[in-house]
Amino acid sequence: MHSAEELSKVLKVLADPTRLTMLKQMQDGEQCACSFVDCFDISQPAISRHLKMMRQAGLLLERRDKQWIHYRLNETSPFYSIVVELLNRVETLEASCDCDAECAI
Amino acid sequence: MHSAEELSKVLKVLADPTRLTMLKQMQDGEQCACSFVDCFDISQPAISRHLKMMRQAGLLLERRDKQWIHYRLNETSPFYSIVVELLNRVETLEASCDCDAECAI
DNA sequence: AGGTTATATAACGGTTTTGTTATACAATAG
DNA sequence: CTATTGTATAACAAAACCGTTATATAACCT
Repeated sequence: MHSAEELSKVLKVLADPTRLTMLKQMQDGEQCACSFVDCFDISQPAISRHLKMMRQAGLLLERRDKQWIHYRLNETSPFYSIVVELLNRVETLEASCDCDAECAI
Repeated sequence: MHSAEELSKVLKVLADPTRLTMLKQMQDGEQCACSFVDCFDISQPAISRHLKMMRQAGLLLERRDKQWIHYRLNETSPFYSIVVELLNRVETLEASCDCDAECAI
């Protein structure tokens, strides 16, 4: 149970097609930040800020591996179940762009 | 099943504490527009625009009764189940401000 | 150390959001 | 018809959003 204030803050984070798509990809498992840079037609700093926003909302966890940072859904977030419910209603992506193997921007 | 674009548009509409609270009130049944004006500390035009936004997103239906317009959740919206799932996670309001009896702004 | 790769931050600009006040429109009431 | 009540729209301002480019930081590799 959340206040309208709390929930609306999280919904604002979710209410963006790029972030929704990023989250959807993370439903399949951890994603390297660089894979998002590959997937979307926006700059690396834009990707970085989307990730920061989701991290600050508590929706993401990160794991550093050498120079790469891998992001995954935070299953312990009080909003995790909402995120999953919403993502389950989002169509899967046409192009799967997984560059975790090489991670070369 | 929706595209990330579609869903994010609806989430933008839901991602506001005033609108979430208005929707929550409509879960208890039809609400006169004037009751919202009473309930919230924002101007009547602001309320009107919130209602318009939700109407345009297909989330609301309206019924005119004399000079009063009553709004209710559109149960046939493709997003209705999402709305309900989200509203069920929103705390019920402390003050119930139902002014349907008199409707005097 | 010096170069390369991955990520984050800063500074800026255009667009969107959300409120305001003033005004218009619609329906009722006298 | 005129006044009142309920609702919507117009015009504006402050703040937030989301992109950009330039730059900084962090880690790796020779």
